[in-house]
Amino acid sequence: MTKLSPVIVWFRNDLRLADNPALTAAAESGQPVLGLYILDETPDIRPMGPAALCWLDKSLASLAADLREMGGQLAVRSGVASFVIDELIDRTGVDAVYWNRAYDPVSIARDAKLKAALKARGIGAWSFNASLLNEPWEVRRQDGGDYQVFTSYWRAACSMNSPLAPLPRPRDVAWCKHDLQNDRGPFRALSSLDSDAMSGLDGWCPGEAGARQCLDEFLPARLMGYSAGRDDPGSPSTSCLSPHLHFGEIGPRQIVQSISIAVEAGTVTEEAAQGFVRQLGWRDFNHHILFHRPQVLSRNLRSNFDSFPWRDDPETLDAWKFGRTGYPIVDAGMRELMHTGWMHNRIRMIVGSFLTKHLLIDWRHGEAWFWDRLVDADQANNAGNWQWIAGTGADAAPYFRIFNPALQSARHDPQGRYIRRWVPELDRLPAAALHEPWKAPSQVLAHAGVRLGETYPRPIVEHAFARTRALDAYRSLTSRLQTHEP
DNA sequence: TGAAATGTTGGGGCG
DNA sequence: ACGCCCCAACATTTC
Repeated sequence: MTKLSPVIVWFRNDLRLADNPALTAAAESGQPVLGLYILDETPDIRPMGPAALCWLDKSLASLAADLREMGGQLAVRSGVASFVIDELIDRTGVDAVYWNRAYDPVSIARDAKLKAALKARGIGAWSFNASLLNEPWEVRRQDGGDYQVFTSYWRAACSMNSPLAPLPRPRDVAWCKHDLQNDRGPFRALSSLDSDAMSGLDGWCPGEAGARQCLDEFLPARLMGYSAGRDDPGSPSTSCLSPHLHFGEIGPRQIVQSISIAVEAGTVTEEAAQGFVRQLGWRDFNHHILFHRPQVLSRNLRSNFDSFPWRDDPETLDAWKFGRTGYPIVDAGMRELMHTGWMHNRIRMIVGSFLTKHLLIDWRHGEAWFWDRLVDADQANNAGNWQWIAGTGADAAPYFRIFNPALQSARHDPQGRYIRRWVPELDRLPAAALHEPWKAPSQVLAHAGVRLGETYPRPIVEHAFARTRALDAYRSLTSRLQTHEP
């Protein structure tokens, strides 16, 4: 009897065993399964930031432990993905590779090339959808075009057949035994990072079990309060699933199923369920955009913004990055990002609006900083959301929607719970003075131990001035365009 | 998934 | 009683 050749399950951003179509298909082949993760050094792959790398390290440890428990192993390698896979094939006699799809252009090109090369050698190459409710090419307009407006996209997606039920964790996998040394080179650099950047992960639990726990803690009570509370950054009102979703420790189909079960049990209303699933819809929509318009990563989707007069101002950019703008709500958000690798979504909108409109700094600088610092950094969501807030996206907020940071602050953080947490030097200010400390009477500031310009910065730019400047810039842009019209 | 400016309305104070 | 003004409250428009 001939020995069965092993197959590779190439884990990417699908670091889970349940609802993992590639793993299930590999298991059903009956061949010995070799789990593999590659820290990919393919040219043009965008390197992960330290927080995301740290998360990945922990998530891989969790996945490896889960695999060991089932009798399997996870090989972690670094290098150019196709070289790593070729070498494993040569060494172990693998005759098929299974993976779940990615949707960014560099990954698509890498995977397409690899698939063609494998097939040319008579080696199986099979890819699946693990991370989206619908594939980007499945949601099409009547005329075959791709949607650019979320509401019509989501209406179409909802009218389609509901996504397949999530797959169970496969049983009876024939695991491949090997003695492959793990190559964790890129992770070694993590130990040299300052501990402050990494301590932010304290409250998180990377890995499939942590993701499930995160969802279980959200359902049903917090989901019921989600639509009312999701804009309150001072309370744990959001799901905090974003990094788990990014790394695929849980899939959107699993989340939808859990919510449906809660609806049937009567612990969650239909309305609340739809509101949350709609947010998953935005995630799908961003991937849809990325697939059909990969230029979203680096270019304005509205090309008339290509001549927008962005300001080149490194010092101001730094003040934004490190939370020294003098606007407490903005600084609180940027410091939360620095310290935890995460930021509340409402605050992401506020700081994004502030960077692009008050400071007139190109959204790509904000996108790059978020990519570097966010633990949930995701190409599709990051670029899509930055283009949305900058007004340069296809279905973006109109440019003239300029957030007033003080109003947003007073509306969404009225007691200043969020600000006090992240801008402790303002902690002793009364709520009334917290949103615009520069307007507070001097004795109020003195009593709270605040000396503007010393213990806390004065506003880096004045709101009314900045608003007018941004609108002028926008007007100059549109009028310039008009001159090109017939 | 705005904010500010501008317009409208209607109640109440007052001559 | 009446007209006038003020202005809050709300609605609409504009950026």
